[in-house]
Amino acid sequence: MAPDDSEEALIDGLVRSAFQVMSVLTRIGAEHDLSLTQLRVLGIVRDRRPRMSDLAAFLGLDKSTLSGLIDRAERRGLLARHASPEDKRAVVVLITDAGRDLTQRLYEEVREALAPATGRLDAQQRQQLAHLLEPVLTPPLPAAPRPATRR
Amino acid sequence: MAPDDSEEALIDGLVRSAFQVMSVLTRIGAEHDLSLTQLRVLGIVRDRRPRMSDLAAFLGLDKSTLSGLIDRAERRGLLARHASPEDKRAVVVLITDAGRDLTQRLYEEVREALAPATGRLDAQQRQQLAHLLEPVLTPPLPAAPRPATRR
DNA sequence: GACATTGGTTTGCATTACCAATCAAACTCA
DNA sequence: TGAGTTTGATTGGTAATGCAAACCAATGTC
Repeated sequence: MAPDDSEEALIDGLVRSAFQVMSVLTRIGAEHDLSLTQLRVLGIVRDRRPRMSDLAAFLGLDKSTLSGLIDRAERRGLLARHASPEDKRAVVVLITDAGRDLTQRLYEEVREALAPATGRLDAQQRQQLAHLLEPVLTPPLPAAPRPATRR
Repeated sequence: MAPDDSEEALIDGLVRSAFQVMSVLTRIGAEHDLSLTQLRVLGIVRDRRPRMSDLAAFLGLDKSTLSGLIDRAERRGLLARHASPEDKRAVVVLITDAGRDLTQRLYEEVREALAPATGRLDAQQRQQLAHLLEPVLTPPLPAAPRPATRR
């Protein structure tokens, strides 16, 4: 099937904006000694309390990769491991206060860093863009895997 | 300055779509034994012939990082190094036929992988979305890249 | 011509990521 | 119940990525 021009142009735009956003995230992360993945982990764990393997699956990483990742974040006091009460094999990852503070700061920096870009649109266009992006985004999560402990 | 809601929502959408696109690129790259960065290098070198340091600057990478990156791609026959005629210190990176073929295939796979997502919009919406993204994207590197404050 | 600058590579180190192997806990079902 | 399987996580090994510092060669500048 021949891809029509609108698709071609859209994909190009999406890919370029992805690289641009990633570059911002990478830079801001680096300024706080955090990799892109660490950044992402913080963002996820911020309002969830997933088990290691759920987190790995969500990130699309191997469980063993996650072990090291959490190790380092734990050593820095940003995250903590907790034994799951329901399943003694499982380990639950949760964010510490320090981690939450840092994440909050990071979010603000990201917003500021992207402001020049988003600022080139007026409020109505921004709303429209966000609205058009919505359908493109995959279903964020198959619902809450469990109404987990809400903080 | 309080960020208005439209900005908040837009940034969230941009970041999420960035992760989604990256995840596709990473997967497709991995299927061909290419990292995200290698993928990106191929895409850039596809229609350019930059020198090592220009490429490094554009990618936001250290020169030493690029050396290894190009080494591996060269060993696989995807890229080649060429002495610059103007400056005997400089090395120019160029794509091989094999590299071009692979890049072409990758592009098609990316398009197909993203089709389900972009397909949730009709042609008119796609065009509109691409159009709205345009201003958000930074000036896509003119021939003369300014050595911006990028570390 | 001496000296600094620029362009690339090499070396050393930490991180990221995969796979395979391992161990403990939980589940199955005969 | 108990043997065997599956599941959750860690460990160890390897490769790739990335930075920084040291280095060499070509250029540029006075």
